[in-house]
Amino acid sequence: MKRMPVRAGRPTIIDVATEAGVSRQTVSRVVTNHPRVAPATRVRVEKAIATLGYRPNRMARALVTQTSLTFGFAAIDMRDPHFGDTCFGMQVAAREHGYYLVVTELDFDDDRGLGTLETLLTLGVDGVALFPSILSDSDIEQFAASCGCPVVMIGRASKVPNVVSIAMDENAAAELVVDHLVERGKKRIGILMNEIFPEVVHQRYVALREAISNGTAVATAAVEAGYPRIAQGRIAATTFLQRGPDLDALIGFNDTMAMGALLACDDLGLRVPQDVAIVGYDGIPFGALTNPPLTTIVQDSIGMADAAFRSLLSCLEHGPPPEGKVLLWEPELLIRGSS
Amino acid sequence: MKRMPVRAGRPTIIDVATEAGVSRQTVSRVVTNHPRVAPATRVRVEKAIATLGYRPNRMARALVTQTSLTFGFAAIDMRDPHFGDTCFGMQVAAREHGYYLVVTELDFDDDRGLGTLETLLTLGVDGVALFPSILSDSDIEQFAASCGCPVVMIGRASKVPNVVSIAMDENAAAELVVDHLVERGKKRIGILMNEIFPEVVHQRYVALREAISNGTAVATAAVEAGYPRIAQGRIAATTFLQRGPDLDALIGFNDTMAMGALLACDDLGLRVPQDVAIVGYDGIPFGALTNPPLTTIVQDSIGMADAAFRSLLSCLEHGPPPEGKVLLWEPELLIRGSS
DNA sequence: CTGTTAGCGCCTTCAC
DNA sequence: GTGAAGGCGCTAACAG
Repeated sequence: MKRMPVRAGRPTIIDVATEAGVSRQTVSRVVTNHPRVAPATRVRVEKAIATLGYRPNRMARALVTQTSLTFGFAAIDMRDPHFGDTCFGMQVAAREHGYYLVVTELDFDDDRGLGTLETLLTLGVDGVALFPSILSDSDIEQFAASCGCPVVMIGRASKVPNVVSIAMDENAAAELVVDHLVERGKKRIGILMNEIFPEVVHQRYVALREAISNGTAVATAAVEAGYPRIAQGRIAATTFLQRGPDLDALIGFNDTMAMGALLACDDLGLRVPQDVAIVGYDGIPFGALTNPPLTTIVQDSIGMADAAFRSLLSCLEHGPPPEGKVLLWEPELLIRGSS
Repeated sequence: MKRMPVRAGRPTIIDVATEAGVSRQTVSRVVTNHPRVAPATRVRVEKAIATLGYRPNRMARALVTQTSLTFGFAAIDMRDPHFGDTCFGMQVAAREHGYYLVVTELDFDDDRGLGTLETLLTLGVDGVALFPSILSDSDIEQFAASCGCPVVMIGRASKVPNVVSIAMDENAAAELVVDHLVERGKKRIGILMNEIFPEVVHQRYVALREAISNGTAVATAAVEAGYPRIAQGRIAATTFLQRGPDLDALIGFNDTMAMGALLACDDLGLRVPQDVAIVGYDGIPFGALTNPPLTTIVQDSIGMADAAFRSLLSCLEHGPPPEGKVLLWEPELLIRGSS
């Protein structure tokens, strides 16, 4: 007597083979669209598949093919629309190419997210795209060296061995922002960064200082918000404005922090943009609805996500770039009421 | 001569066993924290694991244990903060319990998302939590019957066999909204729904009509926005307001549609809340920043996510509720400037 | 306490 | 065109 299919689970390839009166192998051929299957057999098998509601088990398949057709995507906070939009873009690209995307959030407490990434690997992803945020370049380098699959980072331009880096041209962006503020007659510009994305903040911060010193304004720095979110931006901006010597402009690390600054100005009775102009980064859609609407550096999240996906595919085919590779994107300044 | 480890991949349990001079099984015991391992052996194995950077392959493990310690989470658009927040809540709950969350977006074009869900299953998840949105109750019922794992739906209160449903009390919410608007002196209330979430819209819509007819106001319905997002809400609200016979209040299906209505009023030169009061659903954080800030029905996304996770675990242990089960949550009205 | 055997569901290789 | 072996990496069940 054959083994009883006691399992409550789903039908396997063997169930289909039995139902169709063929061997497992033939079913496998049908499922993988192998050409050498007799049309009649194919039909029989397909009917059996439909009857039983069979779906091949990707894990079992991945075990033997060493390929899961799955990429991982990681960011520290998908609730930030910039990350969310990029995630969406990757999802769309993945679907188009028959890939599946496994999404996860980096856990700040878990070895700065490296633990989360390791877990992603145990899932058998063929590649990983991530916003480094809390991870340093050397974290990324180490991860890329040991993970055994391609790695793409989004949002920071760094030449890390074996890693493709996709990021906006921070210098161009800084120039756009600063030129605009100077043109608006602003003279004392505050830079509102955060402490937990050290290297991205650093790139952006350096670019802004540079642009400001090239202009006619004076820069004042604040790197004191925790997470780059609305609430933290509000707190940081408040202490900053209370302390600051008549700041007349505030640049937020991202739109959510800039929104926090908007609230801070409201709290303090400062008019935007007359008293204080505010500019953010990212170009999240909600920025159009604030009071006043937020001027921002728009990033092409979808385009960058698409590029990330393609880079992953390309690495799979031709191997990763040994000395690393940086793909730079042009920023765009969207001027709205807050400046 | 033994097989050459040509694989570029990661070390396997055999590599560790060789390195530590024990059998695979012993390594497996160490990795799974089996108690019956000699302390000295354990140390040797752990050292080998560290040296080789070994991480167990979850797919291989899941294949034999029939358990992946992974749940799937699906919603139609993670970029909507309500879905995003719930996703975040599940991620946190999962991590706390040693589970992993695989997140995916329902594809509208792909059999109304059922195809996406099937793909999720092939990944070997132990359970699925989802926002039904575009899926009907009978879609869900059919899916639950064939998926072989627990299913939890969030955001619609329906008694579907074998499914736990977690949702807000729509009648209570509708009463809160309508009582508030009537109290504000509003008499002609427009209901701005959408066409692609048929059953959730239906529940909410019916509850609102009922509440309005109990009050002293008159309801006017519009179910004409496509996706419930800002842009579509703006378009729908515009035609609605242009056509409508002096509407003095607008209830959006969710906050993003209500935000669209805010923009529509601005376009048409209508003052909010004097000419038209606007109320949304969900309580997304960005609602605090609009002009004016948005009155909204707050949903406890995190709490509901947590309940969803626990329900999944409970189904795994005690089986799913045969006739279905509905967990109802109390809504809360957050009054802000838009009403 | 540790090793051996068997097999999870599937695909690759090689027969026929 | 189809089937039979073998093994992907891992753990359950049984030795000892």
